Amino acid sequence: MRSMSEPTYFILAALLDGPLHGYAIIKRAEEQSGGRVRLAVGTLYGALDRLAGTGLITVDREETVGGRPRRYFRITEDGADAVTEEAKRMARAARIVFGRPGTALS
Amino acid sequence: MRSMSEPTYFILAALLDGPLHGYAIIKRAEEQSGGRVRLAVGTLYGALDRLAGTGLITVDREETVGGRPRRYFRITEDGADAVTEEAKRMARAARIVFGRPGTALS
DNA sequence: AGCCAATACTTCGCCACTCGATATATGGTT
DNA sequence: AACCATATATCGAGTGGCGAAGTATTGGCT
Repeated sequence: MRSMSEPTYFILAALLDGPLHGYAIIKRAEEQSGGRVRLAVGTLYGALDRLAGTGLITVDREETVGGRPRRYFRITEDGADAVTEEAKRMARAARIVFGRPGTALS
Repeated sequence: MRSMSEPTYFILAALLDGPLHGYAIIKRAEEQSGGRVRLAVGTLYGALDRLAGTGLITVDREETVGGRPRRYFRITEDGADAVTEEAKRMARAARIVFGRPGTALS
């Protein structure tokens, strides 16, 4: 698996605490990132389809609220593995910049 | 500045130790990432143009070796700031996954 | 000498993904 | 009545990643 995009990462991370529906994922990602990550709806639903297609998430259940469907997504084991791997990758990548005596500019 | 792609990050990180020419950046990124990141040439030269356009890198000097041009790129202060910010961002993002009691799956 | 691998840069085109806009609908607040 | 938050879906434009092809030189191995 190659590196994951930021939206994808935050979607998976949001689901680590339990199933959420689309809009709730947007809110959760914003909250977990300290307001920095604001998932665009187009990004979200596209990514959700892709993630479900590759088995990193599944549809947990479908509710009907106010005559409108609401789909809850759940992270799979593969998804949890993938997001953990990605977190490790990012931590390692960050160390490349931090773990050095000084830069060519300083 | 929104989140940086992995290739872009590794290009900037490679230049933190001093100016390098294109092909050397590929080697350095591979080395610094423990062999994981292999910049495709198309990615590299496209990214180099973009980074020079936004002022995160500049052309340090141009040599002619064996009748062929070789361009050395140098990271700017803006570039060093950007890659440092990105490293912080990644470290924070990694903490979202690591800094939690347990997952919904465990 | 012939060949291959590594070095080195450039350009092209496909594809994946992001994201804003748009559409639709409800309920609460002002 | 107007507006905003909640909620889902789709489309089109733009960005960017990447493999491939092309060009060219050096150095090592057979």
